Amino acid sequence: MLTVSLVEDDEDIRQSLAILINGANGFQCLAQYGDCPSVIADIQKNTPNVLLMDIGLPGMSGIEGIKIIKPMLPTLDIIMLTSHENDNYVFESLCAGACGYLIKDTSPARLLECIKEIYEGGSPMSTQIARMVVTSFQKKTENPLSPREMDVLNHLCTGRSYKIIAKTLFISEETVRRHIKSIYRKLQVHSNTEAVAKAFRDKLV
Amino acid sequence: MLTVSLVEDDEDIRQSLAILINGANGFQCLAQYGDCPSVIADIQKNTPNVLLMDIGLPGMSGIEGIKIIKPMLPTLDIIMLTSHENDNYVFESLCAGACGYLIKDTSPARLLECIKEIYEGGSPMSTQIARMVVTSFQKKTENPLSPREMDVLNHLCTGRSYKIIAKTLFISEETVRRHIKSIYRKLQVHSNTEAVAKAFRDKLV
DNA sequence: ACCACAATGCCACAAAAGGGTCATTTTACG
DNA sequence: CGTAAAATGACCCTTTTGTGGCATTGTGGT
Repeated sequence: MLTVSLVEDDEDIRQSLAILINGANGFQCLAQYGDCPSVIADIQKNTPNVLLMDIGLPGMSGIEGIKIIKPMLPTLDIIMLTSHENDNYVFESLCAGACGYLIKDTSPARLLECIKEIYEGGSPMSTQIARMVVTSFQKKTENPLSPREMDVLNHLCTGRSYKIIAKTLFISEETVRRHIKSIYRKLQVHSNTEAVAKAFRDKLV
Repeated sequence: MLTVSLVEDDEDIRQSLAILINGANGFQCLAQYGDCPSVIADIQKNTPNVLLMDIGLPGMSGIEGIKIIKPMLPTLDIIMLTSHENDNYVFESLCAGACGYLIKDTSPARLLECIKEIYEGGSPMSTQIARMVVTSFQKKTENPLSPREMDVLNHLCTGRSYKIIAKTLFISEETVRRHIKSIYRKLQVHSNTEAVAKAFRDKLV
């Protein structure tokens, strides 16, 4: 029996979901909550296999909620439910610990399928959301840095000192400084850490 | 008409794919290649809507291939084809610029569906692969650093100097140094950049 | 009550990095 | 053929970091 708990402030939607889940073979709705504090207080006593969580909750948002719940139960599979597909919450939700992301008008049959999928180790999401996720993965194709500057930046991004970089690249430490000055100018930063941070955030490395 | 090009060294598989695509309504196989150099030389003259690329090519691998092709045609939609689902190539492929990732025994009908999906802005992949991708997104739940140390690390990761961090957190510069010493010990690093790099790679921030 | 740990602060010295200016050689492109 | 950009190297001086040791206060848990 696959157990599911719900967090959803709209009474009607919550009831419909519970009826759908309890009516399906092999599924059981373990608990229902109307807000984050309730689920946070109860979930360690009543832990379901899968948690369906609305994003737009009154008070603490669903995203804030999973930021608290996920560290409590790191292996819990959480599916976010949202009204709009193209929103900024996707990344926040996934970073915070959601494993799936569905829009609310997903068909009942598909919803049950997704719950089963996440339980079996998948990550159900629409193909459009998958594209957003994949795109955010990809390295920048345009890159102001020269190949040699990229060599230096890569070493910098593994925490190597100028001295070590110089030895590794068979150039003098002064040349390393030269390249780094050039990197700073192009990335518009003024320190080691800023450059590394920018490199990671802009997916240059 | 949705045009597709193929890169696949196995003659039989390539022919089957071409026949499948040309036989489907609205699809056309634009070109076929047996290795990466051929496609790299030709793709800017004959650019398809979607490129199907085998990973296990003789000579230059499919991943090396897209690392070259993607910068040439940043908007080209590339689907990787592989024999095994659970392999390390997934991340390398997606980072290098693939938008979809399919296993070779995908059914012909599903394959055509995926080509259509990627063309329409999706990212077709199995739900298991989606999970791998999502998991790699998520912040670490265990974290050796104290809350205050995380504050300092976060500032470090935006490239701020000790002086600025001290002002922002309303503590002395010496205390910032103290926290950073502690961070270095816990993360087992010995410099600014190493700490920032580790923070990003280990998803502490 | 005690212990571990978080958080705060100071001093001193060595090492590393940032910024400025200068110069030469090679390579790529029109 | 000339020019621009990339890659190389050097010197000087200031600021920032890294590391060591030392000390106080509060808090949570056993």
